[in-house]
Amino acid sequence: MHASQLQERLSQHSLFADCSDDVLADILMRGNCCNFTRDDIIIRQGDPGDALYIILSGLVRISMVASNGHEIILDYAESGQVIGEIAFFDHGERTASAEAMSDVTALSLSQSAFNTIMETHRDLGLQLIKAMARRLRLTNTIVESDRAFTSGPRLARYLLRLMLADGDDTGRLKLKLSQSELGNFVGLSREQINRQLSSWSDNSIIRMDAGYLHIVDKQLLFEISEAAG
Amino acid sequence: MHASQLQERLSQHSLFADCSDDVLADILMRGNCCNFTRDDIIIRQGDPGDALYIILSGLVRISMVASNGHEIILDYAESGQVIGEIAFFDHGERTASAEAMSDVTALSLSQSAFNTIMETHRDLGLQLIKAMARRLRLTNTIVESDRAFTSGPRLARYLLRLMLADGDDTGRLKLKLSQSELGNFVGLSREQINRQLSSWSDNSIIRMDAGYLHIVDKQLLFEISEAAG
DNA sequence: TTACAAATGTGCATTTTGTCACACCGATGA
DNA sequence: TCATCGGTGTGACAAAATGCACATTTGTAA
Repeated sequence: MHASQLQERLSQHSLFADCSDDVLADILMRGNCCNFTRDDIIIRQGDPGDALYIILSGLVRISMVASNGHEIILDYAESGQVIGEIAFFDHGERTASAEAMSDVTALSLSQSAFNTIMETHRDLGLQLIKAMARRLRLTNTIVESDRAFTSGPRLARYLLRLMLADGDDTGRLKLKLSQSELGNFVGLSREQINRQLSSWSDNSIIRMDAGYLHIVDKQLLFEISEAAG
Repeated sequence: MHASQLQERLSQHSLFADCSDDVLADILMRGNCCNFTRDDIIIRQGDPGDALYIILSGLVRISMVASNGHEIILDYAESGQVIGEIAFFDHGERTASAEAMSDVTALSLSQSAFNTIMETHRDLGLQLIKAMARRLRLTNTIVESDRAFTSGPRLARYLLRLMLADGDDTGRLKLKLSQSELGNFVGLSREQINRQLSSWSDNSIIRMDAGYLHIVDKQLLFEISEAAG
């Protein structure tokens, strides 16, 4: 992929939208373009956080294994998102793993590359702070969903989150997820997911087709997601 | 309180420890010193995020009310911590409320004050990013605790978190929390908290005294917190 | 001191969710 | 073609946590 294409791709995303061309060019120059294929581990939980990644294309699953072995899927990241910031910035261990769910191209930045970029392009710092504030806002709503809502509304919330992140206007989720995986994402057992989805499918709130999930009645799903349960 | 005292207080904390005296002086000059008394609302969930607060003394409860009315206590913040960053930086609504649990002094920074500080003191940006990375790491462990562990280990984890944040070497928590409040913090019912604490009290893992909680056997509590449940 | 409110202790029924078991389906490959 | 494997559908049961009821204790203010 040529630098100009990469640059164009970078500039499409909120974090970098406001950056001037020379900033983008600088990021590209100092960053390292990496390619991954399905199931590659981009970041491994527990490792030191040497690098920051900017996803240029493809889908990445962010997951962690709790100290008792329980697997938790925290997020799905796609083109334009920055991953690996936590350990990169606070110099601790990687809190989670990042795994390629498709072919993935990413730009990796080393600490020194990042530092020089920050030194020459001062406004990037504020952009990053803003991005991390948004991330914190998201994790707050995750805690809210997990704590305050029972299984039905909770699943609804996670489906809507997926739709906002990657659904097209038809309501079809780009992500192809097994019910087990959805369970690990939402924090419910596979069986619970199955029963809930079946029920909603019967009521034409969602539709399941060739392994993909379609949200048919977004409004109703939203109402469920706000239910008192 | 005199500026010199404030400056001394500020400089004790990690976020500002590396700042030179003139940076601290600048923050103090441009910030607005606020005083609150018990039960005052410092930040109200849903409001616009005009200001950032740096706590100089006292204890603050960070809590939110989910859209179904369920109350969640996210954190307890004390001297040196920055609160209100999320809405301040991403220009959205306040995600949570902050309430004074004691007399509180805080420094509030307006957007414009913050911007001028950032312009003159460039390295502060990186410090802030690091602080926010740590915050993200914490919320990840919250999700981990909530998702992967049953009530016993979960409560143990939250107690240890409280101890690390504010316990002295005797294991006595500075925080005086009712069991209902602990329930809202940990995400369990008041009754469940009571039963668990009673059981641990019987086994001399903790001790309850005049409304304060003492962690007697920190090691054992840690082992419980890592249990498979 | 008394009276009242808030917090705590505890049993029990109910609800919710997880776990186990097994049938089924469809893709894939020997 | 058949065997296998991952994913799905579903019932029965067990485990966990909640919610309710009510007694008791503690703290606080008149």
